[in-house]
Amino acid sequence: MPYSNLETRKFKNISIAELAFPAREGGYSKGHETREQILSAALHLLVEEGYGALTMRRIAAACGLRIGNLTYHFATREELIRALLDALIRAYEIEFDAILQFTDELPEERLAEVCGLILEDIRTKKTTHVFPELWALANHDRFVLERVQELYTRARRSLLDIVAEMRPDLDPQGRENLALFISASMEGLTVFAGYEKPFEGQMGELERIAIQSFLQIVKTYRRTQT
Amino acid sequence: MPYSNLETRKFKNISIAELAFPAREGGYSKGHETREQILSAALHLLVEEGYGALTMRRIAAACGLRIGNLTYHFATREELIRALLDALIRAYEIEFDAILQFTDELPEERLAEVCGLILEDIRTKKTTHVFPELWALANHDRFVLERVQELYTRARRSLLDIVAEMRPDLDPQGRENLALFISASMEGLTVFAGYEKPFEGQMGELERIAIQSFLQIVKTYRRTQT
DNA sequence: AATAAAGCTTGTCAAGTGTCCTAATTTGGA
DNA sequence: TCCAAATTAGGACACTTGACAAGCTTTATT
Repeated sequence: MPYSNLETRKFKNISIAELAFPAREGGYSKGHETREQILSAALHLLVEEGYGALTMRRIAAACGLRIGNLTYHFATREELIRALLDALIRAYEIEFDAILQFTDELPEERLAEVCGLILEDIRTKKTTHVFPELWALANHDRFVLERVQELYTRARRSLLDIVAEMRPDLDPQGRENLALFISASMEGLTVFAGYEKPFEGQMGELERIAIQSFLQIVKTYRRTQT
Repeated sequence: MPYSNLETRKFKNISIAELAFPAREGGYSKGHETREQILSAALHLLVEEGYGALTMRRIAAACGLRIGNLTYHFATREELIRALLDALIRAYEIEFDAILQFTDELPEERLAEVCGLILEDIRTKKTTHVFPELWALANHDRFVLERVQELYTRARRSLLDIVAEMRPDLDPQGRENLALFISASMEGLTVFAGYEKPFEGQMGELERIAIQSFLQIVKTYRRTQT
């Protein structure tokens, strides 16, 4: 059990843990606690003020630490930020893995539920603020790019299962692309109907449009031979 | 004519000008030239290295200028960045306004063309790299948020016209949301199938999926009364 | 109580940041 | 040609940044 410390977890009403901290090993418990407080403070800073606010001093101040102490736990800023992004992304991965456990008989219902959860998550301040930062970072940092794409691979897993069940006739590449399109469609709504965005209030109808649209395209899509 | 200096413009094969510089007024022509070179260098830096690389010194170095000269043209960094983002966004707005001129008889064909152009643009390095930065900035800078949303309002305009023609029975709010969903869906693909992204090579099939899906949902969507 | 490891404080360092100021140089019209 | 305005150069300022080192305090274990 490499990772632990998740907070709550309710079936079909999943609340994402803020961060999934790596398993504690070695050192005193006090050290681990401050280590986790550092990452929590850094996440808070990232969400509230953006990536540019993630300086060693601001992170230290945000959790009442001296800079020297901060560099004791994370020798470099790079190391700290990697740990932060890893714990952050891992928390999402755990959520998506939980979604895989859905057991509705009809794939149509599962699709609606999965999309409902994702679109609900998109409206949270954390997700609305963090993911654009990740996308921007991914453009110039291979580590972030691979880590984010790994996350999305897991996120597509449940969509892929549903598509496969609904369309056993379709070849794997076509199914992959259908799941990818559905996932990307929802991610795109972040910028428009996410937390405090202009169309936040329209998310209800947008969700109906999205789900209806996704069901249709999955049912009817015919791959054209290239 | 407040803005000028666009480069090329071919009907239905639109290439976006890098930046749409504000009209020159007052001062020598040399001053305007360096001003534009500064913004071009800043854009290049933004695309190649991200927002974090936009420091006064790096921008100055990128166009062979001394910092003193840079601050003569743009007294503050804030002022420079605002000018950059404005010229950048304005270039996109000009493109979207041009799309409005499409005159195909069938709205279905216009939809396919508009989406084709947008998805083509998404695959460029500039768009793939710049927009995530804008989305991230918009979360903590009201100026950027409003400017970006203003851009998207124009981008949706052509989609809205098409939807209105295809669905005169639908109420305005429903049409707005359909256009919004279509626009957001395509934006979401940036992260997955944009420039040098993992599924860049799948953009062809993704485009077919998207257009087929958009046509279906526009044709069949029934707004549920709330 | 002793002790070694872990945790933390304090101070310092060079490098980088935005901004400002003064003096030189260039420009374009009179 | 000349000159005032526009532009450029160069340097300086106060401040922040990440990183480091030497010493002090706390912790857990024997």
